[in-house]
Amino acid sequence: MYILEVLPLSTLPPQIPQILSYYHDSNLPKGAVIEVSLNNRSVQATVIDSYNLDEQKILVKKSLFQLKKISRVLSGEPVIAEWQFKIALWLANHYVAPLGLCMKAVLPPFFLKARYPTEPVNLFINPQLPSSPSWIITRAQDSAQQIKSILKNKKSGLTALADQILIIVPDSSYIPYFLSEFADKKPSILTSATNNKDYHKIWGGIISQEIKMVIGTRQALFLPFTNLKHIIVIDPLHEFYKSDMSPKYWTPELAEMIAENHGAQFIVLSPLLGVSAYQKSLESKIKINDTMKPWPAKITVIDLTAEFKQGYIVGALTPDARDVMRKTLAQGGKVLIVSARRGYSGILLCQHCGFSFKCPLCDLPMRVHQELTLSLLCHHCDHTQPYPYSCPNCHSSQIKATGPAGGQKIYEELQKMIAFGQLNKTQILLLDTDTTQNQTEEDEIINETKKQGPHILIATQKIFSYGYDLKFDAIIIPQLDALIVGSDFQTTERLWYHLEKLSDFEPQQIVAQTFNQIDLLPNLASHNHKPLYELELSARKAFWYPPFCRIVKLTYTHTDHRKVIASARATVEKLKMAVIHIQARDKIHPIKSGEAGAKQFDRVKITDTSRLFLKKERGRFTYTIIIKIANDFTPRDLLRYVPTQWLIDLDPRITT
DNA sequence: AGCACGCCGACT
DNA sequence: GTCGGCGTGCTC
Repeated sequence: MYILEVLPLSTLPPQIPQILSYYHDSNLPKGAVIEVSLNNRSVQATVIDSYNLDEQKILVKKSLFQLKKISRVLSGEPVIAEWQFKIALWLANHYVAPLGLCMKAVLPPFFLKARYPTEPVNLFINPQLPSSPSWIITRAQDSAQQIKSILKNKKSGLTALADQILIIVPDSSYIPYFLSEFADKKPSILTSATNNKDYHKIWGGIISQEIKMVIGTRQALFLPFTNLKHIIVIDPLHEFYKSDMSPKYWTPELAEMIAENHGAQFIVLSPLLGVSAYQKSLESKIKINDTMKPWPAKITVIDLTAEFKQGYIVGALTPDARDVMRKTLAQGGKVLIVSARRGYSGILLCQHCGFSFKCPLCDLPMRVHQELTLSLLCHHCDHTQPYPYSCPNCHSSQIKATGPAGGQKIYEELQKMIAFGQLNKTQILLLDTDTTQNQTEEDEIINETKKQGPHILIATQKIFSYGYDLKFDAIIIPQLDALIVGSDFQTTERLWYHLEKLSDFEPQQIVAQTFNQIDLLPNLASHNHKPLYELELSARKAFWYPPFCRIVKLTYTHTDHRKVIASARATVEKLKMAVIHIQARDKIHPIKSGEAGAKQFDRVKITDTSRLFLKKERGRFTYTIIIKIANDFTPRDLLRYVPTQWLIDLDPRITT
């Protein structure tokens, strides 16, 4: 009789032990796959370790559980390799996610499918120390050129022929550009859309080293490269790099870890260095090659506050913006107008009593949309209701839409300008999720835009995916401040990032209308980021934000708001007690902060319970607890005290 | 996460 | 009398 230490390939709450023991009459190697009964359900599991029962009698006697026998053996030979275990373990620890789920994320989708036999691949993990990560700051359209020059420089004699290269992109819209630029390398493409048959073929080609280059989205990181020399991550600040499923990993971070495993060089191509990377460069942890030149564009920043005071505002566009638009069109140019949000305009207010129309399910302001008739739409849950003719609170008929204009509103404003002879008749295109329900419609608009001007495209942030092959002569941003959603410590950085991406369109002119970012653009345009980074870093240090700590977001959702509040209170109290215990047990002391004032503070900061963190969405209530954890504190130590119904998200994208 | 057990309301 | 609602709790 043997005892097998087994990892079920299913979701177990990350708070409980992930490795369980079962009986079996023979020994099985690590990486073998079996089926076990877990809490009355049948799940696949992989063997981690095994003991001969006769030699380990004492151990079993101490066990608190009645061990079960395994149900059956699916593969007696190891089919999961050491490197796969290593990555799964890293994911589970780093993001406090279920280990079994991490294992599944690492395994290919055809794993254990009879049609696609998986041979055990034990990779030779390159022990050589990779050189430190290098960041290349570059425009999107120069990316391929930058990569080519790296590959040329690194070619080292005979071995170079067998070298494998992996290029990771945020989503498939980036692929055509790289595919055509590297056609000579015959790259394989791997995305979430790749079917099992093609996936299996690529898997085999990677092992046999027939495939030299892979261009893919994040799952391509789990391919069994046998001679990987470069991992190149494109546009590392892109939000799509945050995995939406558990384990909620940050792709560039995982890519760096995998590059280290392979002894491959880790290279990042980005239009912006970003605050965290800037901090790393100060610590000499990364190398930077900044190829950016100052923006060639003429930049006009319009202070909306002043314009409003002078009463110049008629619609979304100021007279200066209209001028630039007219002149560009007259010269046959293309104009891009970046609208902050889809739909007609902002929120709906009663002019008489101030009542605002909110979504009954989410408690967020409804947005005005125009289809055949005016209607109200919740941008959070898509709940719609007819446009009201009177205020439900005071029955006044004086209701008015306010807030930043959406794409539809701007479209109407331009039509009016044409009608009044203020603008020559021009083609006006509108790109947002309301007008383009599917990819084909979106492609049609993009293809129209690729043609020669003059025309105007009104687009939401969606347009950023097309930085590789679209050009505009002028860009108008009706409200810069509204370009970023949510607000957290990364807001400022995201704004810089979006502006850098706008300059990928190589405009000769940029007009930005703003309420409170008046000084920002000239600094960005001259490409003088250093003072911006220094300022941002000192703010993050003072208020203890990443990269000086890690952030954990805990959420709990329920239909009963009293329940949510009660659970939140209990959880916060429990966690605060746990912090005290852990610090006492490990004899670690609260941080003596040189920067954040004279007083000491704990290695962990937990938000106090407050109604502010209770949100209504889709008719359910969600409570959010934000925890800040010192970089040298193990998150799992604390997060095991989180009740299992709560969701754990490490390094969340938006914290409020 | 699943999937049990368990204790209260409306039904053949 | 049961069928079934989802609240609570556990997983070798």
